[in-house]
Amino acid sequence: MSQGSGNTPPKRPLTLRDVSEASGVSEMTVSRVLRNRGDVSEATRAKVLEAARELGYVPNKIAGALASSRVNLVAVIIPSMSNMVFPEVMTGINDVLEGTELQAVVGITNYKPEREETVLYQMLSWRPSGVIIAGLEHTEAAKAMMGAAGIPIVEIMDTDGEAIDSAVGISHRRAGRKMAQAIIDAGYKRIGFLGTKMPLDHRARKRFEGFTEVLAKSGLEISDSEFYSGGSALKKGREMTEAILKRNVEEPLDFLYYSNDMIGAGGLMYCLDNGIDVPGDIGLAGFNGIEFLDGLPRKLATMDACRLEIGRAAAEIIAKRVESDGSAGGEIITLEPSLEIGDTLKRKKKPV
Amino acid sequence: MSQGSGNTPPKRPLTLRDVSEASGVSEMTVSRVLRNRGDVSEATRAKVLEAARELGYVPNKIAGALASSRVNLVAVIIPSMSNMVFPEVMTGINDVLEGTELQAVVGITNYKPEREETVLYQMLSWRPSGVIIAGLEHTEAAKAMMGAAGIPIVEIMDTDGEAIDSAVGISHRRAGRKMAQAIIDAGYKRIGFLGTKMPLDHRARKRFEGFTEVLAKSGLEISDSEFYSGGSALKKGREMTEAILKRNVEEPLDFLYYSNDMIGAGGLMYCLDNGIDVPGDIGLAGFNGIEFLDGLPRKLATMDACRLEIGRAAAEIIAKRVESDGSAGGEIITLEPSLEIGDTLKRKKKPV
DNA sequence: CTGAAAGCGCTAACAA
DNA sequence: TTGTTAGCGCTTTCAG
Repeated sequence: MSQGSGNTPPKRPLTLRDVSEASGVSEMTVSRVLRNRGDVSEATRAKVLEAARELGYVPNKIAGALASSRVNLVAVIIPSMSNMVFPEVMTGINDVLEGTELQAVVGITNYKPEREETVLYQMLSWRPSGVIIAGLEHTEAAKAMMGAAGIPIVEIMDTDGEAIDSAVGISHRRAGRKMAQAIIDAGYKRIGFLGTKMPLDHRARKRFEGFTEVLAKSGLEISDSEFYSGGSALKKGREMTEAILKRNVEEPLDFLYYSNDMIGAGGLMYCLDNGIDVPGDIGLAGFNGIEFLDGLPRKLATMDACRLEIGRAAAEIIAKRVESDGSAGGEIITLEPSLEIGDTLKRKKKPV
Repeated sequence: MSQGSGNTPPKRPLTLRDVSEASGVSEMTVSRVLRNRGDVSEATRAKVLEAARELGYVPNKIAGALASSRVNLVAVIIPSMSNMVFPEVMTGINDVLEGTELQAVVGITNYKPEREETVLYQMLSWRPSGVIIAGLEHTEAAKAMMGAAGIPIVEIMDTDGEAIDSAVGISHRRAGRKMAQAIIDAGYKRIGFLGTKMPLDHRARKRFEGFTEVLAKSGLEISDSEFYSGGSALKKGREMTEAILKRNVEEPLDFLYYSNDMIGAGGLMYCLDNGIDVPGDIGLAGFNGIEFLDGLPRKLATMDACRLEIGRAAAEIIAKRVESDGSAGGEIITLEPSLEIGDTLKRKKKPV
């Protein structure tokens, strides 16, 4: 029962002192019991636990944190929650943190640098034990804050650039290059690109750069492109695919590279619905390796972004450093994005 | 610049006192400036702001919260982040909270009551301004904690039951009934049910109960059912659909009711791939109204769970109560789930 | 408009 | 094994 089962429950939140009085044990010892710290006799321990339970006492971490300057929070700052990639990163982070005292606190930036700065400031003001933040690009002020925070900072997703402290991710340039090479090797030549209207999505930009760079080396370039924003990605994928194909009937495209799997899946459906031979007439590829591709009629070629693994590794870096009391310096972990050929990136029937 | 541009940066975090000394203004006045509280002359204000910026000072909310017993955190406790429904609820919550001082902090329970209890306890120990928690079913201890917390508690998603304080959601029983009625009205008779192996998903259970209840009134019952857990829901939807259809060739099923849209979409794809006439031979329906259904070859019938709206309304209840200083009692908001007929729940060609 | 004093509820450090 | 004494960094309150 809570708040003294029977008495009029006092509306003031319970304190350690209340438990101390109810159990006849000093506040300090109560505190020890509640934190499993130091040696306490089994008898006192039982008395205290009983009193705390009986009262319905919930410790005040605010006070505890102030007194001990220890805060078991990890700030996680990500651009969005709505595109399937970050929830999976979160899952990886939580998997690891569940085994520790640490708790993730999430802030969303909507891909806006100023918003990121604000969110970071807010979170740092809670003096978390560490920060996990998406991307390597931040405002000067944000970088300064992180540099001065004196806690482990892990920048995730991307390793193409300078990290403040630690980083875990893949090289998106490399991912773009690798996909371009696979497409070229399969004999495709007239390549269309379909992506999001997101000048601030640096990772998509880097993939694009790597992609075009390799094409250029083979004397190729993007034949046409199409961008979208908002709405159901699957539907947009369909619409964009229709648009780009209809626009290029004279010299038809033979490959479409999508900046994410969801629009890629939409494109795949469009092609299947319209009797277009995939990958004979046209090849397709997306990016991310999201699980639901598994249920499509054909498996879309994609490149795994290692989301779960990134979350795990980032959380581990924080956990390790917290445990080791802040010693140990920054580490950079570059994961290798693996190409998944699927059914939509096979050599054309008649390579030119 | 941070930490005194040029000097060796002190590794101790900056305090108000540092800003006070750097600006020659009392701590109290510095505090006023930084919080935009009370009247401060423009001159002092400028001096303080300058000093704070120059030092790279980030306030310590732990100390602030302890002193003022005001914490701008809202605890949000949900079962999962990985099935598209809760991220959308989160979006609704954030939409509203962005316009306030409040910040959401998320905890994940994985549909486990004990885990929910732990997470709740952890979060309450930060003395948040409010709690938004999924569902009406909680352990006794969890209910006691929430009852005694003295802050607004909003239970979301479901309104079939007793709320501790406030609630926002739909009646899942009603959603189940409504779908059953629509299916019966369309003339379907041999109905299969496909769902998740989740004894603790009370909302799915309630939908199922409402569903079978209405069937019973028409002298019908579920002809067969199939359950899954884990893995790609889209793929599982395919597999389960194949299994249930192959199991019932003698007396074929003419309708499949899925407990969520993702497996429903998988089922739809299976049918289309195998030349099964939807909704002629067989009708299909899911649950949730997730946006991505828009891109499928046929639009799956579903029932909108009002996720965004639930998030918004819940956040508004908290915001309003925090603003009104805790007065105003609990309120229950029951949203109406709307049936979306789509292309897969039309009357059969030849109603029996 | 500005400042001084007194805690908020807990824990570190030391003493018994 | 248990208790005592000081704060943690800020805000409240009240006095200039």
